[in-house]
Amino acid sequence: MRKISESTVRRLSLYLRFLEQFAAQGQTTISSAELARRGGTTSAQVRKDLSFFGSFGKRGLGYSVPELTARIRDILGLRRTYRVVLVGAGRWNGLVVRDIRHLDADLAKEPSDIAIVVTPAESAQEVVDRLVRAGVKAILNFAPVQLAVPGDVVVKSVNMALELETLSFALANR
Amino acid sequence: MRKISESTVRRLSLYLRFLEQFAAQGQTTISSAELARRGGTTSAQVRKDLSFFGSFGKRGLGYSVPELTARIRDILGLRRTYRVVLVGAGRWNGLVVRDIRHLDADLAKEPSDIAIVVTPAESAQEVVDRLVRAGVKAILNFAPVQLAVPGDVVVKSVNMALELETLSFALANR
DNA sequence: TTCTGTGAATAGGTTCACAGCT
DNA sequence: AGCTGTGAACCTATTCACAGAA
Repeated sequence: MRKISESTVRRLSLYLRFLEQFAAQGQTTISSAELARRGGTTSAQVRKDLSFFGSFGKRGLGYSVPELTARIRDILGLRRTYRVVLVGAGRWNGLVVRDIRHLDADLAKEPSDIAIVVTPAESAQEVVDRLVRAGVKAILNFAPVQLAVPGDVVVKSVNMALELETLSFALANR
Repeated sequence: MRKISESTVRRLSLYLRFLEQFAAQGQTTISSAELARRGGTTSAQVRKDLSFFGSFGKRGLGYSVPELTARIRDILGLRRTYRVVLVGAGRWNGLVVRDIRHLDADLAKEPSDIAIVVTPAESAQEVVDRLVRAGVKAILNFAPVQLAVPGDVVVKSVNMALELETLSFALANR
């Protein structure tokens, strides 16, 4: 497949959110213009994003909400379920919390596809090494460190300090 | 000032992180190439990012770590401190936790520049309305909703579902 | 000689505008 | 008539490449 930009993928994910809301309201079709308004973008952008993956609409009518939902879920790889392990958070509602010492054994018993890392900075890399060794292929990292991983592992980092600093820049430059 | 791109600002924030680490190791000068290696970008990119704001380096030598640190802190508006209010999180270590009912009174007593919103989706917009009314000018939003705010208020949203879906896309398209 | 600063070239992403289905 | 799908035009960001300061 042609190289898809990060921003296109993020927007598809957004459109999916909106489609679910439109579906909940019983709306059965939707135009690129409506999706664009909702997402703060342009109708051409919506159509272009979708066009990388096929032609899902009907000219003169728009898109079928359930069909487009299914298509985007498909594109994003959301037809399957993922096994996700969350490392570093305290007790969460309804979740089983296991001691970090059991991590390797736990992963051996129940392999995970995706890990969410919320540990302190100091321990993040060590935890990630263990996760990678246990076969985790995607990591959502909230620890404020640059992680090193093998080439076949995807890392997305969310760094609160960095987000706050972009806000600071925006405040300082108005 | 010339329009600065979001990605440039994010990278500056990253460089700052690295500079702090280099300083902690007692390194006094740094080249664009070293910063680039650390940040997974190119030396030309580093120099271009900085060049929007001035010429901070010495040809043949590189950048003074403390000076560049100070310059970037300056650019990002980090010389001042910000008053930050965090809404929606439970008890945090060492933080005073106040009931949401006191929010308006609390903000009247201690105005905030920046708010971090970690409420459930349902209450986020209402909370944000109150924050904006109380003079908050920047919001870091972790609630999974599109927020409406006046034009002079900056919002940055971090949406975990969206991040996970971009990971899903990456896993599905290897 | 080394490494910055920066115009120029290239690549990438967005918007335009219109042909073509329904 | 209405709205999609998509090349072409445009705009923005990145990379190249080199002159020039230390």
